[in-house]
Amino acid sequence: MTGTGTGTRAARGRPRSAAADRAIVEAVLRLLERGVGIDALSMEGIAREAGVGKATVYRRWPGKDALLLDVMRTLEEPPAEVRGTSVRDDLVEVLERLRQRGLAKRNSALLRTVTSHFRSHPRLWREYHDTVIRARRELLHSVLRRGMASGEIRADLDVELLGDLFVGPMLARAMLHDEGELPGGLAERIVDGVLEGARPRK
Amino acid sequence: MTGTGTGTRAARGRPRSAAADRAIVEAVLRLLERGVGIDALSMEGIAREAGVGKATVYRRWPGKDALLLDVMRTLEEPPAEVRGTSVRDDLVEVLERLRQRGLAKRNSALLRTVTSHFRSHPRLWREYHDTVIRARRELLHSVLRRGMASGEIRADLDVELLGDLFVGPMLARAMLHDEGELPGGLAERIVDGVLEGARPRK
Amino acid sequence: MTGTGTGTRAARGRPRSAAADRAIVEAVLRLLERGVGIDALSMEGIAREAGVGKATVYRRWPGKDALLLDVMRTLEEPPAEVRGTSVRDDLVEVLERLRQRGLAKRNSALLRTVTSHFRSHPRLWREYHDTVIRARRELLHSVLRRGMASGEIRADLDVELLGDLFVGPMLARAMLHDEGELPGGLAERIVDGVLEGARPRK
Amino acid sequence: MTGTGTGTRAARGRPRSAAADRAIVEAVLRLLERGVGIDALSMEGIAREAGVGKATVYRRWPGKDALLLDVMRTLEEPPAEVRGTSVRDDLVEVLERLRQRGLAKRNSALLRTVTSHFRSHPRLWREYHDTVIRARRELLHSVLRRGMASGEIRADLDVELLGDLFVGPMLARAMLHDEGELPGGLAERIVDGVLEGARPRK
DNA sequence: CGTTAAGCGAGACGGTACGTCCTGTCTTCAT
DNA sequence: ATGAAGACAGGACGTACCGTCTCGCTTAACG
Repeated sequence: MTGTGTGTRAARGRPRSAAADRAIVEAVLRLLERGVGIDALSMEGIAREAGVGKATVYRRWPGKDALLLDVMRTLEEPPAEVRGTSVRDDLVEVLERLRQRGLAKRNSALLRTVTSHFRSHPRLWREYHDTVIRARRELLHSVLRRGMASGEIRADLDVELLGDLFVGPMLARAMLHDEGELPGGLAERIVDGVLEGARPRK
Repeated sequence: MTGTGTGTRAARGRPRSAAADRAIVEAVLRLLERGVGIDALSMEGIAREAGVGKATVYRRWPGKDALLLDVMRTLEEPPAEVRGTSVRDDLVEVLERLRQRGLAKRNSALLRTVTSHFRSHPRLWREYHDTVIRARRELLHSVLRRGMASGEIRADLDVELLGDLFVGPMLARAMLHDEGELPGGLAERIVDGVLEGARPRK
Repeated sequence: MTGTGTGTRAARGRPRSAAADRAIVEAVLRLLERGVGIDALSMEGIAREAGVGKATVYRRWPGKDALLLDVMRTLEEPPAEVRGTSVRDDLVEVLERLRQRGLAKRNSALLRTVTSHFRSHPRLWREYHDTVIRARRELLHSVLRRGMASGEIRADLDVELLGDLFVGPMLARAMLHDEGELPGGLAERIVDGVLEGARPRK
Repeated sequence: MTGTGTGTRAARGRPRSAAADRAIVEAVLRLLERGVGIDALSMEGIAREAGVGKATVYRRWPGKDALLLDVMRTLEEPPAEVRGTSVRDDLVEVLERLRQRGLAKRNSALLRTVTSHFRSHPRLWREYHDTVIRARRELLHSVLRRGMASGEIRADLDVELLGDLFVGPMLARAMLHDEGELPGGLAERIVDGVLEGARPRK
């Protein structure tokens, strides 16, 4: 995952410095938080900020994008299992985590900025999608399938479609609108809205 | 809209060449379609491709981002009014347009790429949001309000939230997943899904 | 001769700055005089000292050696004709100039340093030899030929060999020994020594 | 002389490998013969070529120049005594050795290249001068002094000057001109030329 | 005969320079 | 004043060496 690698290397020569590893990742986060902007973020500047030679960075990552990818992955914790009292509560939990993620101190603008950067670079995106997004998707789908089995969720709709019905609105808030658009209670409102439907019942 | 400006300038000396305007915008599109990538796209390269001096580009736009913004706006047509036989059909129409936009020849990857680039640059994003996205949003909201008045749409939900319930799923498809994820009939499926709700009726 | 070139260029675009030309050459001399040493002399450092972008240097010279070559040529004046009262005096004059050159303020160590650097780079040497050294050699040979015609110089020896008999000793002083080995009157002593021969006459 | 040192070291721990010594010196010669050029000759490259760690080189020599100095000294044999039938023959012998040295297989360009490199580095030069050149100079002077005593050489000239009269022309050939300028018989022609003088006798 | 200190190849470390490319400004001549 | 051309100072790119350092061995002399 991180640049130094944890495999069973032959371990000849001086081993890579874990301190340098940390210094570099921290430098990137510090610069991003300082509002440096994704493309004013230079390898040169990162090395300088980390107090590290350029070669030390390039020895670990082939370029800025690979480094950013790794930095982002350190910010994403793997999604823990959810198993509440009802499928409705589980759905709220899943969406609430998404909301928290979009608000967290370090993340807010930073996460949005970098994620968007990935989205505009197909190779980067695939990498990010396959490691981070897919896992969250699977979790949601498992919750939905449970609901379909228990009768809490309509069984006549595609799971994929259902998943997007729940995730999409939260994404729209985070992507299309601006900061401060993710108020508390949003997760409940979305889940209940989608569950009940937009057409009046009876 | 374009760099040349349409105000009441004094117009002394040689007037700006409209041909240069077009050459530059076309050069940008040509390069993007050629898959050049948003940051390999240099002002230097654009001028070269357009057969134009660098100063000629800078005279019209202050930088790459402003130029890109203008280029994108030429690709977006303003949303025409919708007024079908039912609110449900209008909603389908609105979402179908979004889908088409994500598929159109020139646009597909290009539009997604550039849009994502904007999203990771707050100032750019505000600009783009205020001119392009807000208009589409207003259109959707007007349809929803009509539905709430006629009783086709629940009146006890926030219009903003309702809007995101419909737009979000299409966005999720376009943003989170990959090409070829926007099949025909998707608009209907989303609209009907959201209208009916994910919980079984009765 | 200098980097900017004086040919009949098409003269399109902004012309090269003569000030930059001068700034660069002066910077090199300043650094060398400061005792920077031929290989601590970096293009980066030259540009910095000259207050000039690196590209501005590379636009004029392809590398450090070509630049040094040009700098040295600005220090060498073309050898003026000599025509004294006797061939003996002309020979003294030619050697005296060599001695002066090895002493001149800016030159002393500098000239020796750079010349030796050239000598250890075959391509550089050929260039330097063909432009600077050959001219001096021709001058000496013409003096000698005049002497052979007038009977002041033996006609049974090769002109090339004769030339080296006179130049060699001065070179040996300058090359093999150290500073302060080029005292006044040295030219006369060498010329007279070679003219009379090392074997006692009679 | 060589890097390993012969002093009375405490000699604790593993002694330095003589094989490494040789490997390094040979690597330098191999690279130079391969035409690598004095400044493309990197410590990194030398260690690589010698199949040796960089530290092993630095343990023996403080830098490239000290290493080169040692390498050159291994190529120079100390000048043997000369004692021919006449001083004239001894002078020819001394100069002939110089000529041979400038021609020898390994040496030719290599020796010229490295020597010139030394000349452009004052500290290096003093070192080289004091160990290699001074010895040759002393030999020549002793021959000349013998000649002055026997009447074969004028006694009214400075020995230093006389020495340069003989050595200089050979040096001029080797330094100023190019390869192939040191033909057989050159030593005799120089010695006889200087002995007889450039002015016609009688 | 086991300890032990220095040597060894390998290669990471913080730096500096390389030569190229792009940025945004400027200066030239021609329209 | 605008146009194409291109020079300008500045700065990042990714690579290569510098001279130092840390690894896990190996190797011989000493105790």
